[in-house]
Amino acid sequence: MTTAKRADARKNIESIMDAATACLARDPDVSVAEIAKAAGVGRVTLYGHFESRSTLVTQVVERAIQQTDEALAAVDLDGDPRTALSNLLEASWRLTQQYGALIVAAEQSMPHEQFQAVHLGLMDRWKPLMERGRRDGSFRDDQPLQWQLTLLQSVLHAASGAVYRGEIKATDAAALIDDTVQSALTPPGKD
Amino acid sequence: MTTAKRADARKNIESIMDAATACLARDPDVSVAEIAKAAGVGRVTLYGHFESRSTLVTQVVERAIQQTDEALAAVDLDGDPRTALSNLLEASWRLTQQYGALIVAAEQSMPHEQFQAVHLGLMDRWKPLMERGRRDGSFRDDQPLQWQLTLLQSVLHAASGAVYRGEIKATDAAALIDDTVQSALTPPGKD
DNA sequence: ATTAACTCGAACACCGATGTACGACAACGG
DNA sequence: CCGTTGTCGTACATCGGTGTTCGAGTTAAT
Repeated sequence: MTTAKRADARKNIESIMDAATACLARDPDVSVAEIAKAAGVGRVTLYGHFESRSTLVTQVVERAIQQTDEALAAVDLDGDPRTALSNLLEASWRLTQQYGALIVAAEQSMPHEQFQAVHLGLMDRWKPLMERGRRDGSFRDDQPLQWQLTLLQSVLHAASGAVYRGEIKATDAAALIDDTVQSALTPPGKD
Repeated sequence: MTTAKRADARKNIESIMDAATACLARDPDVSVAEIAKAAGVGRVTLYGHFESRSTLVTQVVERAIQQTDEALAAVDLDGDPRTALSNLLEASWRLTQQYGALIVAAEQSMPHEQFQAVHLGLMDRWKPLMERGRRDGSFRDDQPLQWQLTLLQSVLHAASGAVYRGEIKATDAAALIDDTVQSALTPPGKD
């Protein structure tokens, strides 16, 4: 019964989602006014399509989650665990650059449970690979798995910040990340 | 000419600084009202001693910087670079736990230049050690030094978050940090 | 004991951001 | 071409945080 939306309305919704994604990736506390301006749209129009700031953020985050999940699902995780990890890191690096601080906005605007559920869901892309690598001796297993996963995220985040501050070039980052993580996960005395 | 402050006033100023440090370490956006309450003092009294929120933050940060600098200066950095790094990491970990997100508050409330100057000052505690270790083959030197410094900070921050979320025990963190960093800095093919 | 310094709560003005209401105008879709 | 849908600017109410003022009450210090 819901009459189909008009073409320009759909286009504006798209613009708003895109602008919001880009803005929130830079500053998770960006105002609705700035998002609207970035989208080339009036603030009132934005509120016509999204109930509140928080619902906008939620929708943006959900779309990002979905695209992230798809991108990670497309990564080949078979074969040598170290190679598989390289692939996963490269894909994750692209996503980290794209979405930046969006995860911070999510943490502030989404109900705590939901956020944690999503976060655990994304972690499950890494967990099996890491467990396999630990079993077959590719990765060190004398540290908690959870810590190693946290470390992965941390390195990606650090690289994002370093690129932003101009400390390293974006083109070098991928190799640097891979290098660093592989080194950190190498079993002691096995090189 | 400035008459000495009264005893209770000095005590209150102390309480406020301490409470502000603790509060800002947890939440860099904490309100002045909450800081005052945590200090067991009226909000007006706080404004009697500090011109504004931003000057309070600045003073708190400056004191933290000073204490941090002293603590790091007391660390023995001679001898084997890897041992020295362990010492420096342990001291830094204590400070990270103590001051937590205070650095975020600093970044938001202080003039950009001043913050960066302070940050570079603290970095200079690490830089000579790292350079020495890279020269004598203790640490890998096929990555930018700046990146390795960023990585150090990142690991400390990650550990802080992990402890906060209950992923790892605070007592285990120090060893885990040292283990991780040493592993990441080990030259490839030399173990 | 007297005074100057200090504390405190309540009330106020101010600011920026969120969210709403209205009315004129534009453009999509049949 | 006409009606529905959507857009836009302005204006307004609200909320939370900052910073100030006032006046009455306490407390340190000589």
